[in-house]
Amino acid sequence: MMSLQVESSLSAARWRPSPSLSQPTLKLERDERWSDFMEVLGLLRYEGQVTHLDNTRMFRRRRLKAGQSALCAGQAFDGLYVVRLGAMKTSMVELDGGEHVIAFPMKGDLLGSDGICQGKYMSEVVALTDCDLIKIPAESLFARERSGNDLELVACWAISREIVREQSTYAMTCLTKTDVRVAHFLTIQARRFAAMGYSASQFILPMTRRDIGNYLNVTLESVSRAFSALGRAGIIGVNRREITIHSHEALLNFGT
Amino acid sequence: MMSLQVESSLSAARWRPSPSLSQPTLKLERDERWSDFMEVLGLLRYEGQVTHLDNTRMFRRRRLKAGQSALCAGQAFDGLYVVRLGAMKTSMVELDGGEHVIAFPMKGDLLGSDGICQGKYMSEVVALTDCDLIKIPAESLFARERSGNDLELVACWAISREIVREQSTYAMTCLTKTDVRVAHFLTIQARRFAAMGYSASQFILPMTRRDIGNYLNVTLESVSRAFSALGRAGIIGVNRREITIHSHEALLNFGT
DNA sequence: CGAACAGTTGAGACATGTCAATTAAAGTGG
DNA sequence: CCACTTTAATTGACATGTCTCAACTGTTCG
Repeated sequence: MMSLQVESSLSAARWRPSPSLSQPTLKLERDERWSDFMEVLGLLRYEGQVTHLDNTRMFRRRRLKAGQSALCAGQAFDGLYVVRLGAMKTSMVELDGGEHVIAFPMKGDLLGSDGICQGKYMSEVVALTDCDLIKIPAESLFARERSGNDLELVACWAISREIVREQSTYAMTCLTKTDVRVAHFLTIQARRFAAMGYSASQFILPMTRRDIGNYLNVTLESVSRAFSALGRAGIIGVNRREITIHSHEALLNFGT
Repeated sequence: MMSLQVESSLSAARWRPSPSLSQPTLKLERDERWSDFMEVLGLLRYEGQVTHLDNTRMFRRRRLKAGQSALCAGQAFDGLYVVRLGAMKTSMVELDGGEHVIAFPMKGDLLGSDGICQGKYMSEVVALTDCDLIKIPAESLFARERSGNDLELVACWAISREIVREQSTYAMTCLTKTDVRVAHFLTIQARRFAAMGYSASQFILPMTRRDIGNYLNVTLESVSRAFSALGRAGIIGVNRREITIHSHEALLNFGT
């Protein structure tokens, strides 16, 4: 499997020492893993058909510990990333220096799509838990010799999905009442956990109340109160970040 | 120019009656115009290089009167649109039936990028003024025979820009005070008018107070009050939808 | 001309922000 | 391993900004 990498167009575009030949002095080098096109498609849950499948092309992975930064605003665009494992936080820095949380990318989500149009990333992405990313290098996407596979197509598809996701979360903020927003937020989270293959009724939120509040445009105290209120109503169980959803139905219809 | 259309790959992909042969009974048919790749790039303000320029390909235009619908949620994806003229409103319909305004596309903006990932448009787009759109058909973007030009690349670039724009407007909603949001909104509008070649200090807003309020997550009354307050402060002049900005500086720094 | 719509302004209710105190958990360093 | 500090979370009391409801005006359109 490693030998495939040597022949791949990726290593042709930017040479780096072959993992199998590298010295064991650098632990990072030895820990490097690779993913193929099929795994990327699976992670993204790409439904479309693939006409030109070049599965000899391998993509480098990148490990992050909780708290580490994955992408920085202003940094030169060097590719898109697919989350293979873990939870992250995407945020933008306002003119006045304040932070605004935009999304909480998790397994199967795309990072860096805001970096294409200006050649630099426009948002900050930090790991909330230990993470594992797959890098799709810019050269693979936009090199002149991008012949013979559908990477670009899939990228367009995935970026479009990002647009939809963002529109939906933005639309969520039109829900006036804090409780309703938080309830909706939990519904979304539950669905995402389900889509990732985890339980939709019990999960650990990877983010703080402050981050949730920032994301929903309310204060962290309001979020806390909303959690407590939903708990008192018997709809969910709350123990710090551990959430148990007793009734998805009631959660969805809360406030209507 | 009309003759080009007959040979174009577009008309090969989906046949329709030639404008020059159509009966004069249908005025719409006679009014059809076409735009080339270069005009699309210019409208989008695409800065990147184009390596495979196929300028024989022509794109059909679409005219809309104020109030007409350009795209509907659920409608099958049939391509992307570039605004050539006019102002529009993009919105999503909530679970509870409420509308949420997402953007106000104007000249040079892209429509329909949320339709790629599920094969159907996810938002409503209506014309606020008379509009002129350029259609980039789905076949041109994703057909197997998408050989020899950079349309896909430019699409990716433009969609990425949509992401950035949306992130920015979403981030704007973190500004707590209504007045500050409205001030920021006006700054953005002024810059957009400037980018389109119009005056940044005097312009007519194409949207209602209700739409602005929905967009900024405040009520229309609050928007009206904010306008009045900014007017009393001498920063802007307000006469219904006609806005005069007396100090861009003060507008930007308002509330800090 | 009347009807419908867009916009402005006011008064009161109420939800949320702000400030503060408390507790629990997690990380830090001797 | 145990203080010690820091951070996250919860809850209360109060202030306030925004929503709601309402009246009124000007504009557009049939």
